[in-house]
This record gives sequence, C-alpha cells and structure tokens, in this order.
Amino acid sequence: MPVEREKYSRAIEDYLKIIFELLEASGRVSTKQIAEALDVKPASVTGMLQKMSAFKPALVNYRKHHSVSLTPEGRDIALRVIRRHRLIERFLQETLGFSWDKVHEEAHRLEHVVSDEFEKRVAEVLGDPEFDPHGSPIPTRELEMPEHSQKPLSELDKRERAYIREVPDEDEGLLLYLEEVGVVPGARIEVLERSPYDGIMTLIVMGQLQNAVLGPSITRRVFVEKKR
Amino acid sequence: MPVEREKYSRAIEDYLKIIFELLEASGRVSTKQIAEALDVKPASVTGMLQKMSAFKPALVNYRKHHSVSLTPEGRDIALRVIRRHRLIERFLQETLGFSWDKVHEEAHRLEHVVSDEFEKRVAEVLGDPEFDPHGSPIPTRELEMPEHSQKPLSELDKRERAYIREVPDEDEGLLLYLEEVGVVPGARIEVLERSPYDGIMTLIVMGQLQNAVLGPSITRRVFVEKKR
DNA sequence: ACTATTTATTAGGCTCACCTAATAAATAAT
DNA sequence: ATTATTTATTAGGTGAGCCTAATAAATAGT
Repeated sequence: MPVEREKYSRAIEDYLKIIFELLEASGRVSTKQIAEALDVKPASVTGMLQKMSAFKPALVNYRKHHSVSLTPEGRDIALRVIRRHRLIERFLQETLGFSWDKVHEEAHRLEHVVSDEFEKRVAEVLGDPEFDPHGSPIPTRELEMPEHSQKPLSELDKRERAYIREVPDEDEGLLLYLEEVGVVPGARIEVLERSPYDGIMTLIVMGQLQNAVLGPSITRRVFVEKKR
Repeated sequence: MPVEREKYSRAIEDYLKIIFELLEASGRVSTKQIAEALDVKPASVTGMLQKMSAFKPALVNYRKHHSVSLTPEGRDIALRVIRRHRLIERFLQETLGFSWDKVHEEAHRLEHVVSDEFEKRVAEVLGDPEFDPHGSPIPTRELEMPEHSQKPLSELDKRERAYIREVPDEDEGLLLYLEEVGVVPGARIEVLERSPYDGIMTLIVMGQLQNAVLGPSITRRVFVEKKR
C-alpha cells in the first residue's frame, strides 16, 4: 500500500525524516534534538509531534515527556523522502556536475516537490545507485534501507586499517576539507596516531601525500568498514 | 542588480508569472483572469495585488478597479520564474525522458525551489536552448524575452500555409491530441477548410495521414509563423 | 531527599495565503 | 438614465506552522 503523494506537508516530511535519522543514529530522539536539527524551537516540535500522532493514520507514537517513535506509515514517508533526497544528490552530482558539498542543500529543497515519476526516471537514468555522494545508502524502491555494517572511524585503534564508507553530508566546509585530504567513501586509511585524551586521530590516506588529522566531532560521524 | 533568491514566496512568484503571461497575451489583466488562472477566488487576488504593490520595492503597479502592471522588479522575477520553468521543462524532456504533456506540472513545482546554480547548470547541459518543448521561447540569462513574430493559427485563411511555432502547455489532454495529429512546433500545415461561423479549422499536416480538425478555443492558442 | 538545572509542554500570538459573505464600482441592456 | 449584470473590493475568518513566555516534569548535584 503505497503512501500517497502530496498528502503531507514539507514540514511533516522534514520532521519524519529527521526523526528517522536520529533514531537510526542513536536509538532515541528528544524534542530538543529535533528542534536543533530543524532549526525551530522545542515548543514547535511538541506541537508538531502532537499533531502527527493525532493523524488519521498516526505518523508517530508519542507519549509526552517520554518516547517518540515512528509508526509504519511515518517510517514509510521518512524512507521515501530519504530515498528521494539521496537519489537527487547523486543525480545532481552525476548529471549536472554539482560538487559533493553543494548537493545536500539543493536536494533538500527538491526532495519535497518531485513526483513519483521524477524519482523513477532519475533512478533509471542513474541505474539504481546504491549510495549517495557521501556514501549513505539509498533506500530501495520498496523502501528497504540496505544494511550497512560499519562503525565510526573514532572506534578504530592505532595501526588499524579500514575503508571509508560514509561521511556526514550537511556541512559544506567539512566536505571541502575531507575531499582535500582524501577522506572520501572508498578511500583506504590507516590510523597512524590516536591521542587518548582528546581523541584526535592522524590518518594515513592511501594515495595522498599528506596525512589527515581529524578531531572526534568529525571521526564520530565518519563511518568505516574493515573489508573492501 | 540581480534580484535575490528566496526573497519572495511561491505564491508571489506564481502571481507575477501569470500576470506577465496575461499581459503578454492580451495586453491587460483583470482580477478575475488572475483568479481563474491560479485557481483562487478574486478576493484573494485583490489582497495579493495590494500586498505586492505595497512591497519595499513594489512588484506591481496597482490602481483599484483599474490597471495592474508589473514594475521592473516584478517583471524580473516573472522572467526568472518563466526562464526556470521552460528550462526545466526542456530538461525533463531531454534528460529524463518525460513526455511533453507531463513536463508542465513537474516544472511548475520545481521552478520555485531550484537555485541559481541549478538553473545555470541545466542551461549548460542543454546548450542554452531557445525554446521549451511546446515552442515557447526561453528568456535569456539576462532575462530578455526573445522576440517571436507569430500569430494565432485562428487568423490563417483557407489555403494559407505556415509552420506551427507554439502550443499551449498546460492542458495534458490537448497535448496528447496535438501530438497524435502532428500539430507540434516545427510542423508545416495548410488550412484546408475554415468554417466561417464556428471557426472550426481543418488542417493538412505535412507528413501526417490524417487531417487535423481544431476548434477556435484551440486555434486561438496555437501560434504559427509563415517563414520556416 | 531536596534543590538546581535541564528539558518538555501549555497557552496565547503572529504571519501567510487562502476562504466566504457583503458591499461597491464598472459595464451592459433596456 | 435607470436598472441589471458583471467584476472588484472590503471585512472578517481559517488552518498551517512558527514564535515567546510561563509552567511543569525529568534529571543531576549535593
């Protein structure tokens, strides 16, 4: 039963998307987190959560002062928006030549207005890509999120080697820096140094002349995998 | 001085676009016409005209019960939106394989959210096309609307010949029919018959087996040119 | 266990862009 | 020139999604 289009507002799509992503990242979501991620006040989040939980088919399960989770309907919408976002990012990069630091913002605006047909044709033109330009997996047509068995770069020890799999997509400045030092999906790295107190890591990046030095606020959001 | 983005709402962009198009088509605009074109009530149009004329730099010149016209600012915004709309239509057709009857609706949603960079890259990828899929001229980067010395098909007399230049873009059913009978931009036609009372025209379309029979509600909105 | 701090919720307002109903102005018909 | 009809404007109202300020609940510190 496909969720129909144009049924939910941009705001609702944004809330569901961010709730899904926060749940995936840390297992729980707070009003405050949502407010920060969407750049609105907590009071507005409370209002929206109440509204979304009161919908005909509820989009979220909400118990005040306690948990927030997605209903199957809410999850479907979230995955749809995420699929469109990531497909569009890839499309902007491949078809229109956008740099990887510019695709996020543009995709964020487009994801709420494109039709099913647009989504379908983009997927076809790109040959059903599995990842967006930052390495995030693209949910399938059937809205299944591919498994990605990976861990944060921050958990690697000295001398460990791994492949970069995924980097955060929303910080343009960071993306420019990561590109410069070669920390991009697919890159092979080795941990040269790891400061035990502040967690700053120095990486050897294969094929790069310079090492990459990254603080924990970054390494916690960069994901790696051992196998190729 | 380029008009900045994101400064005006979708609604305002829509109003300015339709006012421009109505002014171009008939030289004047009524509240009622705008209301019908945008599918809102006349009262809403009055309200919006007042608002747009009260803007810091006014977007329209408005004298109640009398004329509506665009200020230079309003015209610039209108041309920008029209340029984006027509470029996107072309892009959807050429790059994503949309049929010509489906591009209008999709472009209408996209035109309000794409960035200047998106517009620029689409124009580059397409090689700065001059016309959209329905033959409407695309305003240049400098927001100049190319001249098109053409007249309505309805003004042709029996036995006159001409080339189809432009067809209306918003009616999907009509577009499917026009495609079927070969009345598409570039087609060469001859007026075989013209009923003097109801204005129904029968056309020979070069390269088509069947003649095309079109009523005045259509022939008034299809534009032709004598020279190739 | 009590107090301080953080986080979440309620209550009441605001803006945008629309609506309806009532009124007024412009235009057409007799 | 009245009257009838069409078109436009005003006045007041609605829902979405945000805001601030005040209050309540949960969490942390002593």
